[in-house]
Amino acid sequence: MAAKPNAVDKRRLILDAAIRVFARRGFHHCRVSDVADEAGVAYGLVYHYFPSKEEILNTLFLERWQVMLDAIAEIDARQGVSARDKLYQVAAFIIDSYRHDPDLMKVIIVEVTRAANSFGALHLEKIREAYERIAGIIDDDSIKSDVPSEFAALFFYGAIEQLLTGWIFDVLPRTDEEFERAKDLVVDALYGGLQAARPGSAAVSG
Amino acid sequence: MAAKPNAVDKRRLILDAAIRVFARRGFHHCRVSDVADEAGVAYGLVYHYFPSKEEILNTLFLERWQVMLDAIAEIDARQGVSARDKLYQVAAFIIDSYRHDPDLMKVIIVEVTRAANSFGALHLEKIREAYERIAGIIDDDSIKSDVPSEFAALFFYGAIEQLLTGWIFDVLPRTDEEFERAKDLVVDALYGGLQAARPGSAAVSG
DNA sequence: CACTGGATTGACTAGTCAGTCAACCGCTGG
DNA sequence: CCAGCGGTTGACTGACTAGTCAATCCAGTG
Repeated sequence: MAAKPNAVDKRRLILDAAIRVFARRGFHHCRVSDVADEAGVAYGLVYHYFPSKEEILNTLFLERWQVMLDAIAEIDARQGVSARDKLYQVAAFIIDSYRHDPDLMKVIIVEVTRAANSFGALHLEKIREAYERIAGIIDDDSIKSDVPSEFAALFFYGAIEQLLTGWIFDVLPRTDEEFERAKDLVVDALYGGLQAARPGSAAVSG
Repeated sequence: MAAKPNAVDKRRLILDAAIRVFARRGFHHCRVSDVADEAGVAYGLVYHYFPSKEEILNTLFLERWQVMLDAIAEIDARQGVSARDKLYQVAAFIIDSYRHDPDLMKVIIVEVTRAANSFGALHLEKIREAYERIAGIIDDDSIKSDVPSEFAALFFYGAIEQLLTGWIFDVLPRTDEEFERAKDLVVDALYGGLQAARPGSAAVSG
């Protein structure tokens, strides 16, 4: 009531409705009218704010992806933090993004990041930028390994995306403890690896 | 001419054509007539052999996925081979599958494995089976780690799928050396981790 | 040769859905 | 009180395509 109580941002309303609908039925299996209905808005209004159905998805992706890129850059810029801790923070950011808005992350991963024949190809540069920023964090590390940072970044991001996929597909439990555990494990796996338990260091091999 | 030279298996012809068309344009962006044209066959014949467009994709996926599950089981059954070497062999099998038939693997990954809203959900059990078999290999290992085998399997498979995605998206070079290198790196990353170079073992931390 | 039945053809149907557009609504300023 | 205008409406169109089906072909058989 403070000011213009009914001045709802319809554009935002449509975007938020699209997140839910795209997550529920998939971009290809839903109709624009589903989005309009979900937003409680007339069909035509969708086209007042967006030139096409595809552009809704592009907007959702670019909006959120930029937030993530900025977050990674900000984490990387922190002083006196080890690369390992920075990677933990990146993992935490992405996993918390999923926890906070699972529908949006589902849409981004399923419909964009992994859609090689449609939106994935369109946003290749943006997606690649994430890899590069992660590789940058790993590069700053004083510890050098056999695994080049570019591959380590690929594996790191791949592992996180696979975790999210596990939650999306309901293969992993979506509990707070599991989210927290996953943050640790994904970094543990990349650093400690399977070679030995964390405290000790004895390497056994066949 | 030896025997029935013109007795081409049209069903197979259609499946192979579908692989190429689905890979090129994506399942949702291609028409059944594209598949028929690619196979050099009349439109209606596709429906003589398959009840629907979706069933063509299901057939392709199930065919190939079973081959992979069998291969993993066979690798796991080998005697006197360390878990690490078995994982290398699994990675090699999947990567060589991609090298041998990139179109088919692209279709399986892009249209099934990662398609949470359509075929992925349909084949969840089969996909999960792959995780479980990989986890089984890791479980047999005498070395125990902080990272539970179920997560290690997720990360391992996720890393491989991310590699394939890199090749599919043209983010990684598709050379023989790169394929071989990737096989080593994905296992190195899971075992050695980033903690130290392979020969030595000194662990440094911040 | 006549006949049978599976393989093959492609025009057609039935339905879907992205995107358009002409009209309407309600505010603001003259 | 009206004119102008951006926001809003939803019926409609145009294009597309999965799936059907009646007709045709042809290999094998008696």
